Amino acid sequence: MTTYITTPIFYVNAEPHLGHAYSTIVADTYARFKRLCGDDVRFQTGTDEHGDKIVQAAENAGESPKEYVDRISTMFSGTWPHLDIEPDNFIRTTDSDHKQNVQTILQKVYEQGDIYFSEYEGLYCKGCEQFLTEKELVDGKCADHLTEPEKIREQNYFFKMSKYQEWLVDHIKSNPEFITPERYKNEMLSFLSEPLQDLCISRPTSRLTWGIPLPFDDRFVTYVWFDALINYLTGLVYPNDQKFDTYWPAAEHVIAKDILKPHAIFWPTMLKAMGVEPYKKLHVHGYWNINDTKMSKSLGNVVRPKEMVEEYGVDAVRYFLLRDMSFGLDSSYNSEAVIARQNSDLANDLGNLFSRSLTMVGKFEGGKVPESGPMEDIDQGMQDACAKMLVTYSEEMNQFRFSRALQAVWEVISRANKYIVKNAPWELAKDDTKQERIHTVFYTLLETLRILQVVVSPIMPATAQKMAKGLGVSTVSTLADGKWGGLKPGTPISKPEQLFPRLEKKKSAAPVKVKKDKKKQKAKGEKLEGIITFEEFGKVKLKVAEIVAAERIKKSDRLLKLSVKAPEERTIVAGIAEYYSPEELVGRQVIIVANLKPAKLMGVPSEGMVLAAKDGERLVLASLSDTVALGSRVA
RNA sequence: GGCGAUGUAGCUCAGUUGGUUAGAGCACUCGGCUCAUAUCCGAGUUGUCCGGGGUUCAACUCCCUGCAUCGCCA
Repeated sequence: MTTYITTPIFYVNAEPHLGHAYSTIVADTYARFKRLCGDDVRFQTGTDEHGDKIVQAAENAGESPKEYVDRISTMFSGTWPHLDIEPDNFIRTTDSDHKQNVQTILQKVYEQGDIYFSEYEGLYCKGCEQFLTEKELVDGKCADHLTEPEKIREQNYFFKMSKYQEWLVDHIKSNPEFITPERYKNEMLSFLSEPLQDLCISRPTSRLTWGIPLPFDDRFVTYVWFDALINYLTGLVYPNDQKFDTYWPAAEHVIAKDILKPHAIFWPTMLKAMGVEPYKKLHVHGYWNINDTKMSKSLGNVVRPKEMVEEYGVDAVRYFLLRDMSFGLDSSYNSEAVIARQNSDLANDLGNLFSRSLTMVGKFEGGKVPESGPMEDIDQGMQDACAKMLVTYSEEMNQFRFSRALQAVWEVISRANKYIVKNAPWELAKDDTKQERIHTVFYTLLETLRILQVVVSPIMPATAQKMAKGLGVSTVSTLADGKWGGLKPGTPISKPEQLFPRLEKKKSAAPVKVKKDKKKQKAKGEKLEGIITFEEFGKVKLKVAEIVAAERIKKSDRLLKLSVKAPEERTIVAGIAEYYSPEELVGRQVIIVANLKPAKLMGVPSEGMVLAAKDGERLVLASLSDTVALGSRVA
């Protein structure tokens, strides 16, 4: 069996972040797992380097596009070793063989009549130097440049994607695992229930030169997907290399949900047009939120993979990401969650199991693998549990359900810890007649650890290596080595290396943590309850705003819908209708909480709250002693 | 506006085709052990299975409806 696993080629308009790391760790883990299964595996990642955004980013950085893409691409390729990610190939769309490959394919598809020249009309913003969709407009204007886009006509080349729509629908329906998890398959089938548009695949050189020239018309360069997606073939030296014959139809692509459509629709139809078989599977994953907030540059909460590794260690990061995300769904990343996993699953359960087992073998067995005596029910139970786990583990790993696979592994770890307590080797050691029994117990335990080492290796290669070293076995293993009885009696066992340190909980500003701190303070009986720190206060953004409109909310006695300027306009729903009429509010300056989480009250979205004092039956709005500029910070 | 997904313990989530007292891990409380990384083991606490209605002997599960969150499409 062969496996060709790929990540997307990452667009180099930004530095590597957690999302890139996740896709790539998933692919790396799968590659390692498939090797464990005995497959011939090729794993590819890389960078996508053409397009107008790159030209802009390079300009902003004061570099030529080439200098810029070289620098950022190196940041990607330089990040992966820190995460123990070992691709077989790192491809760049600016590589000359890729350019050539794209041109060869374009020429072929053009000659067979699947690419045509056409004109279309669109809304073009000169400031952005690109077409905008109606959705992107605010009051008919470009949100960035506040100018009305022009309606212009442009000529471009189009790929006859619609021609292959019917074929694609059939293919998706007859290959249920083509797009997985199922929700994304359904999403695409729903999208395909409407007629498919043809795909624009070029940009005139008058607007963009940083791209691959069309082989049949040098006034145009290739645009985005026809360039980027083909990387998966270039990496196999399509069409003439043996690599292509070996790995192609076995291709499995890992992507995040934002590029579902290009991979599920554009790519298969492109392949069909080229006369190449479709890839085998598309694995779609969700997003990592940071402290329950979307990760974004502007929020400044972007998580850098290298920093994560420095803080927690590679294997803890790999384990956390694979264990905590249910593949396909969004997940939340926060330091408490990572530390909790590291401490309880890794340090306490696995690390301590390894440590206590090997230490005891040192103490009670003279540091050697003993010869097992007859197995009792409890030993057989341990062995059976390992065998059962291997089956579940394999199934789940093959389905990209890493979280479940790891749960199955941890059931064995937990069982092994119970096994130790039930057998209490330290008690047996006091009884000379129980020597053989001790041997059986430790052989069982060491075998369990050895099997754990095997299954853990795709997820945590460094840990597996430490375990293998301690157990005196080879790290090069296959799933077949999971069969019971691999350890040879007499093999020396090393003093165990600590697998995972326990981590202190960080003092972070995360809201969850604040709650916990409060609990702790309560428990300790300290008198800090109700007291907040300066930093905590600083998180509340109070601003001066002017009420520019107010109206009652139907069916509510208490709520008013206020439009305020601070100086940006926003809507706030305030529970002051029993005390203020809408008319008397307009024109007043009030103090608002500007960074309150938006909420819907009686169906009206509210972005913030207005401060007021409650004095018995009265409610009085907070105001300032003089008029100030709107948006002034109150502190 | 159309289509779809999700809503289960304080948190993260499992719950096959309807079928006894709804589960796991973490957290929390109590007890035990001493080989081990203050680790491990045992016991225990916690639920309007989003709300409402229906089908059924029986609904977390099926149907309708409402709410909330999210996604795709227009």
